[in-house]
Amino acid sequence: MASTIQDVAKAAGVSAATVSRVFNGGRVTAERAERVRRAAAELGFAPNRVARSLRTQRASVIGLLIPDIENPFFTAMARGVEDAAQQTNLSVVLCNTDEDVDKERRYLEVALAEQMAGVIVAAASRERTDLSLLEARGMPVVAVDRRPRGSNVDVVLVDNAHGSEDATAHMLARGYRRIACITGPQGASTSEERLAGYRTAIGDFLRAHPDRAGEYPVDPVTEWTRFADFKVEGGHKAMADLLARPERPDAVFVANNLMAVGALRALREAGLNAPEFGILSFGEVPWAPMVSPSLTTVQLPSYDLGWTAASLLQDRMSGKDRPLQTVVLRTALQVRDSTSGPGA
Amino acid sequence: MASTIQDVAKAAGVSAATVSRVFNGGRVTAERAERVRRAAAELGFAPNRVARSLRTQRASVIGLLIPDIENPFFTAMARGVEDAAQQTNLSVVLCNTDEDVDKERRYLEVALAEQMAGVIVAAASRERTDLSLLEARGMPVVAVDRRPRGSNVDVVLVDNAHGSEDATAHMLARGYRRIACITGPQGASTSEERLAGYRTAIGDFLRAHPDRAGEYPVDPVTEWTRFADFKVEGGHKAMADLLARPERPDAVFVANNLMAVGALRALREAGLNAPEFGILSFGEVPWAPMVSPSLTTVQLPSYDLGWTAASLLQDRMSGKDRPLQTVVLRTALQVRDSTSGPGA
DNA sequence: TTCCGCAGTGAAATCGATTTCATGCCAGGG
DNA sequence: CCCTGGCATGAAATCGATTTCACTGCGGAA
Repeated sequence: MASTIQDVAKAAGVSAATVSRVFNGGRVTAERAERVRRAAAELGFAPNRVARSLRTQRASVIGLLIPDIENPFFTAMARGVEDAAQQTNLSVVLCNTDEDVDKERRYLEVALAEQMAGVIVAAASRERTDLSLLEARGMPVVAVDRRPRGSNVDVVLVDNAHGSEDATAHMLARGYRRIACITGPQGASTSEERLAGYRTAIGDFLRAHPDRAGEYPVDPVTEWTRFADFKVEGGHKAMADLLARPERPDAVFVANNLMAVGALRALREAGLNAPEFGILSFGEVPWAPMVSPSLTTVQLPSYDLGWTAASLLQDRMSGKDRPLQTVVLRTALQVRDSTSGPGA
Repeated sequence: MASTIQDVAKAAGVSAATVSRVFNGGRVTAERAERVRRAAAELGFAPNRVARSLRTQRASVIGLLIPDIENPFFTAMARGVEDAAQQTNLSVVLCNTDEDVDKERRYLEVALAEQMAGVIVAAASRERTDLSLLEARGMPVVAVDRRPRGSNVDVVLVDNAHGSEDATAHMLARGYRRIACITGPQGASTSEERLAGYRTAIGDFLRAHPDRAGEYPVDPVTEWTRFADFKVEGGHKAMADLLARPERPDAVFVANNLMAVGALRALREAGLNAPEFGILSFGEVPWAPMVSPSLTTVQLPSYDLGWTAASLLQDRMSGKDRPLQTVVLRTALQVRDSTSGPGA
């Protein structure tokens, strides 16, 4: 069953070289090419990609490393990568690193050893993810969502700061004043950027309305900020903690979707409801339109993130020697009912 | 940078064969082995898997083909596969077939051409997915969730009929009587099995309470059944349609999670709420505990499905010649508030 | 002491495709 | 008529690891 190029060559009465040329665009007379094609079809011949890769030193497969396959953000991204790759007949293989740097390193080694054509990586850690091996071997790499420290690769990022600022400004415009913020771990770039956007919006507002500053018994920018872990439980705890303070906030900006789930539960447990208590999630939640009231979210361009990364990778792969790029994609605020305003 | 086995051999002053033996458990004197290991470490040598695969005709990678990467059911399954594979140092690459038989075939060809060690496939179509190519080449294959027609492979399935029967019986026990059913496309095995389970439960109940039959103006088993498409919109439409009937049901059993979302929306639009109107989803919904009232669901053993499939595959790969197996895994009913009963 | 057998080793074959290189052939120009 | 150039072609080298095979010593048995 397993037919090789030699079998086809023999069946068609030509040499293996000729068969190879037929399939790879070499010069072959029409008559012979036809004979080869017929013989190949007859034998059900498909070139052995392993042998091909060994010889050409490259594959028609690209690797996509993501930290959490159960997170819709990354799966949507994967879809974007896939769709872009389809255009040039590349196959995408997905590796789940599980936020684990060791597992990630193993997969990077696999990518290298399998001679993959390139890799797109949403790094498990900004600090400890090490892409230098791939760079040293000249493998095309694009980082997405997070920029690993000290690596010289193309990067595609989300405009976290802008999206957060925008979202916070929206809540202020709707009349919320005592807006808290639950962000991710200290040190993570995404947490910091989202927090920074929130602070910018608050700062701008206070500057524009200096008279209002007196309404706040404490400095909201520091007192009402909580660092959590981007997980459901962390969001729950942070929210409960905020609600226990003597100066209770009247709204909360939550820096990712999972923590928003936790925060929502904490609110319900405290007998609070949106939109009297405003809540906004950075990052889409699949069921956002379903809960009552429907949840206002910052939509991340996850699909486009993937698409863009794949395009950059293919540019790189085709040998174009252009300077390193960093592409930043904007978010979109999806206004729903959970931020209609405290009096609504 | 790219060091080969030859480089290591030269550096250690031995032959390539010896280096290979050091890494693959051949007999080598301790002293030489040590020299080789040191030289390899020095050069950062890692064997080229492509070359290895070409020679050994097998890889240390298994393929996992799933129809929809954005469906949590499949991602949980993927996790199960991964965890089981880790144990024997196999890497898993994930391919998203997008419910598209052509795309699926391409990935199957990739698996073949890349000489993957084996494949686990959640078939895009029960009728048109063709595994015979892989079988012919002797590649180990395990089918999961759906059994492709006419293929001789190990299969891991969910006990759809039992789960549905159980779920429907639960609703009857809670006092719902006019229970409708929204299932998937006619002909799909999962739809049919889930429908069958529902019908069994209803039939058993009517037999046990013949006096009750008079309460029903129509034959519920046929009149209150709707075939939809396993998608949100289909569920919405089917539910709206059921509610428009003169004999309105008082509960609904929905055969998958996405359609349950649609059905919920239709209920809300009609001003109906659980648990007065009972609703139960076959298949977990990530936000099931979050909606009010929380949604009763049938939990699918998705993780275990993956784990079991990977174990079977590894058995097969290790050359054990045992008869074909079909493993059926039970579901678990997660009772929540949406089925507390019509009077609750 | 002489064999026998086995452990350790390296040279070379092997996997299947691609690609280089040398060759044969034909057409067209001088 | 001969030479040049280009095209089509097949033989052979190549990619890098594994594995077979033949050979060398060495230790134990006869």
